[in-house]
Amino acid sequence: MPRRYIVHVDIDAFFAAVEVLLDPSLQGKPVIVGGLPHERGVASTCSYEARKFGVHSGMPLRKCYQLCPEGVFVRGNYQVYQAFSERFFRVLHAATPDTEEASLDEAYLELTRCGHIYPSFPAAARDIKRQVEREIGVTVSVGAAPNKILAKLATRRAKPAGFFEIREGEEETYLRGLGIEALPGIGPKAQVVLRLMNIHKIGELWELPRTTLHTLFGQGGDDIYLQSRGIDSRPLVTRTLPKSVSRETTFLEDLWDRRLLLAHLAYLCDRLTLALREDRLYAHVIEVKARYADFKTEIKRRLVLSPLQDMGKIYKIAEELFLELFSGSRLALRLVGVKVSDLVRVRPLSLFEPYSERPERLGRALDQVRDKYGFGSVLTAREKMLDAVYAFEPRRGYVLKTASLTK
DNA sequence: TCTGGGGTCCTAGGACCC
DNA sequence: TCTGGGGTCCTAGGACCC
Repeated sequence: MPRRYIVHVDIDAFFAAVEVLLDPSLQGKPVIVGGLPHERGVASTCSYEARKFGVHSGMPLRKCYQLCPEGVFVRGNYQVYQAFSERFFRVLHAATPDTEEASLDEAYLELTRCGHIYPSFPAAARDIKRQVEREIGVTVSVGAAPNKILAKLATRRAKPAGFFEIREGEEETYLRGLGIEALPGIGPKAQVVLRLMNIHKIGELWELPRTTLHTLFGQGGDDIYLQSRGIDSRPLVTRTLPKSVSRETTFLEDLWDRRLLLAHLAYLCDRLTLALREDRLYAHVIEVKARYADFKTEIKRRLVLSPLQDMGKIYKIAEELFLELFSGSRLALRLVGVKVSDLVRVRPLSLFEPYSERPERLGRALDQVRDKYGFGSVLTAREKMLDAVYAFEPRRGYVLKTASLTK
């Protein structure tokens, strides 16, 4: 088996970097993307200047503002970031076909098979880094190693804007002193458990038998056992169809009015089915999520034998599920969400419903009108009820009284 | 300082079948 | 009247990642 050479590429502070490109006057300023200071929500990205104030992604916006009142707060625009992401991947795909799109701003490249093109892999990795930076206009950090987990950890060391390589045989030296939180898969909950056991460094994890980790964390424990030793044989996953699609909203203020909640549910189903049509997908499972004022979250799921894409049918089921949840509640809702999964691409066949293309053609016609005149140009009667309370922004949807940065 | 949105994967318990 | 064990499907919920 040939030695693998994996390169991990990650755009530095992606959303914030795009905002600076769009508005060069933001250069050098603390930029916080995710919402306005008073809104419910968290920072999704912040520039390195903002990080100096202690701000980081995932931090509630109100706290970001306390730490960094001079920060520039922007809601962000998902479509714009997506467009930059597509350009980013075009550059990478040109470098090697063995590319995994790990997220909007992150990718793995495997150069193992490209020895005849690239005489030196480290030189090739640095070259790819320069190409991305020149063509996209943002800085990236690049890590290289014999597998994915080590390449990702190398990128962490390379940040910001650097290149770092972990060579074969150096794994142990590099891993030993790292904090456990550096290992992907060890989140807040697992950290608490491990720190109670007085384990703070990856090297200290090596003392634990695999069975112990399995007992504590199940399958995830086995992954921790191997990855903490730098062992990772996962292949790259080249692009596949999505496994689920979801849309959800946290309201600016908790909501109790049933008609308004159902109107918002319809709006979410509308946006969700738009995404289904784009990928020509049908769903076997419909799920509704409710988060109450006390932050407790409940979901209801339903399996349908004949997969659905049509907005009206999916909304009907979502409404039933929602009412099952909400009817028994004494609390207002802070969030409502819809999700579909078990997605298939075949046209659904049913013995009982007459075959008809009508809903699909209606959906496509709807998409065409909206492409031209904006999402709000066509709305169902139910969605229209939202106008009573929410201001509608063309091309963005009902954003004013809800959290931002939605698809 | 109350805690986003969009995903993936895993687990546990009950129903049901053989 | 009391009782097995394994396998699979379904629902609910949770950890984690970016």
